[in-house]
Amino acid sequence: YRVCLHTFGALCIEGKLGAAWRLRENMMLNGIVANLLCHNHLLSGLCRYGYLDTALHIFSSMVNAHIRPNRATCNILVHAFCQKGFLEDAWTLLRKITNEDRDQVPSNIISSTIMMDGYFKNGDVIGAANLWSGISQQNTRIDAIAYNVLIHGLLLNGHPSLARGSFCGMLKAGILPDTVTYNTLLGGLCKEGKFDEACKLFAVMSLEGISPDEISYKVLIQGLAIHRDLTTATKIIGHILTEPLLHDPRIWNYLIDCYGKCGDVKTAMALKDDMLRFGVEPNVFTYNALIYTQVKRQNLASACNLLREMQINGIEPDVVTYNMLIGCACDLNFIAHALDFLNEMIRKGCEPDIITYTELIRGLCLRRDLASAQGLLAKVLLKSRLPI
RNA sequence: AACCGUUUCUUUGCGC
Repeated sequence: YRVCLHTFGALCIEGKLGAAWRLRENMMLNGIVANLLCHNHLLSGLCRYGYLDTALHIFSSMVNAHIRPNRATCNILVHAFCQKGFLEDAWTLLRKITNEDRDQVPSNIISSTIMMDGYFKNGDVIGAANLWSGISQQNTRIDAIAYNVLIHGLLLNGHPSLARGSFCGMLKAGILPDTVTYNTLLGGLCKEGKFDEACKLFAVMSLEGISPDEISYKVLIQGLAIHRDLTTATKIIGHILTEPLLHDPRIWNYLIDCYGKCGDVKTAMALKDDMLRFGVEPNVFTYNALIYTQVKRQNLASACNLLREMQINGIEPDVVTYNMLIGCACDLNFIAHALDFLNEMIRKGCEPDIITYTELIRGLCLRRDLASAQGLLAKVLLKSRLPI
């Protein structure tokens, strides 16, 4: 029995919902009653992967099975509603389960935090602020997460000074900021381009005994990249040799893309070799970012060289790769080449998408072959069954 | 008691 429940929970957390579902049916057949904890695991798994409707269905079946939802059940569903932007539904559900009055601030800090986050992410700062003042007037203890949500929400909606004020409020209230708090503030500073202050905050973190995690570095690197200070961003990479982040190709890909878009193709290419040196394998994203630098210069030949190189290294081009190549061929008025690429991708089982066809139609229009362009458009519309 | 809330995430056309 215990094993069953435990396994069930684990499957839900891992997102193996199909397996969890079968186990559930098996359990029911064998008369093993899934308890509340089980249901909560299932609901949170379903919600995490976007199956809110199914979750609601299960939820109503719980009532029939005389399993009383608890606060966690409620919060899981409220959270899912908020994520979809259905704040009203979230409130309704919350009040239904908890029997709390309308216009009353939830008595539970997690529920309140979820709702406040929902307001902020929907851009409703007033709604969030009202809720916050309600929370502050309660006797419930406000925890670090609630403050983190507040700070992040204010930053997200363009109120950095209010966010800083809330951080001070947090300190005054004796709540210790954690890594998430600092990362949130770092992100805000980076967005504003205040890198000196960001560095100071880094120092404060270490003074307080809170060590930066990989998100801290990612925030900093991406912030620098957005503000075109790629040199510093690349230097930071050198400082995090021991971090797991270094082995994440995405951060490398991101930098390669940034360098490429800044026009520094050389460094972009060199970074690909650097990542290899650090034992990080370039992937299709890496090559696509590099190919982009070439197609932007209408250098189809070297784009094709990169294509060959990636294939030699066992990386198969994807729809993005082909779209770029097709676009480049079209720019150069090499419509035959473009169609070759189209055939090649189809042959390889790579499904063309709306961008593929847009590029081709653009290419045909460029050479004033409007008849073919219209013909292709008609084909696409037919294929996608879109109304004309 | 356990289960629930917060920070960052890579590549292509056009439009906004």
